[in-house]
Amino acid sequence: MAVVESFDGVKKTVLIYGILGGVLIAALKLAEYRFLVLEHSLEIYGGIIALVFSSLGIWLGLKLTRTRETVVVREVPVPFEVRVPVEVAVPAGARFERNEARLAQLGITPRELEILEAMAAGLSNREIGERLFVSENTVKTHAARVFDKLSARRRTQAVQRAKEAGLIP
Amino acid sequence: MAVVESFDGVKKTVLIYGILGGVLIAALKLAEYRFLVLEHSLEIYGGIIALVFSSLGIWLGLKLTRTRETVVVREVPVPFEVRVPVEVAVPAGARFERNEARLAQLGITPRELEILEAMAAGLSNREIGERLFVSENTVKTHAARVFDKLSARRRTQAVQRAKEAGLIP
DNA sequence: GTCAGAATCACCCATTCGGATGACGCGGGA
DNA sequence: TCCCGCGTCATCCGAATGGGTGATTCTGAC
Repeated sequence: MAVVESFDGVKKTVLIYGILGGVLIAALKLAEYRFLVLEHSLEIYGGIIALVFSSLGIWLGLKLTRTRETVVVREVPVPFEVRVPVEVAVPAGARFERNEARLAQLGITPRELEILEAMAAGLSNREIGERLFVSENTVKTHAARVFDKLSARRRTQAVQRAKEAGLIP
Repeated sequence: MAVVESFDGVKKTVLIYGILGGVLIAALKLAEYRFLVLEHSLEIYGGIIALVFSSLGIWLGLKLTRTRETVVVREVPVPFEVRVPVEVAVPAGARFERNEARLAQLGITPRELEILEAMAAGLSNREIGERLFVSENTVKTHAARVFDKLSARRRTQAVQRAKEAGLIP
């Protein structure tokens, strides 16, 4: 939904919203004096309002729930440098269980993990951005941080190491 | 992961949403000839639409981001004694068995499979070329053919599909 | 109330990748 | 013998990716 994207971000959001509101008001004024006598004015009127307010609602909903995730990570200082690679060796049929300890150890955030999973799924940065409702630049930033934390130079390498570490299925 | 899955159903959600909107529009059009024409209640009309669609939008927004809250990192205070047996329980996973049938079905040659494995290991084309003692251009040619046979557009996608198809571990 | 971390977005630049071709040599079958 | 599949190498070009830097907003913690 491109609507959400455009409404997502900086103070430009308010500006855009104001402009949209103004345009809407103006359009309604025009409609009132021009097409109100016509039969289809209510449709147009309602359509515009519906569009704008549904966008507003979506944006609001996203905004309200964006940071509802209360991630509780307690750093557990356990010296598992030898055992971890063996430990995560291929669950083989069993359901995937994420290695949260290593995740915290590497300092990978939930958002970065999302990008990592999308990368593993073979998506391009642009596609990831579209799915997560962020710009491609943002995806690149997250990806860069993931690469750094995984000491990877390419995305295939990052995916490979993430799988080995049990961060992704 | 669940996040990606939830966005796969976006289209469905949008469809439902659109249908709902259409139904609402139709209902309002009916109502237009019954009640609302009695008074100049354009404001009430618009207000109702705004309210309904805002609610709808918020609901949609919540639905879209609901799975995000499931990203809850648990604390993993696991001592050594518990983990060590796991190493024994999972002896390096089951041995990989290549799906030769699918390999032949796709028409992937041995050399192309080599390139595929190297790609999965996170190597760049240049590194693959050095490892296999061929030029980078050759690697690119093989890679392009692999992409074509796997209907992949990116190497991460090719790796993903190859793993799914059982062509590589 | 400040401060750090997380997420977002932008811009620049260099490298890599992918697509589309064309070409060459080699070996096994028809 | 001649053709075809395979492997090899090349060039051009546009798209994608990665690195680096800076900025803003928001939230939670101190």
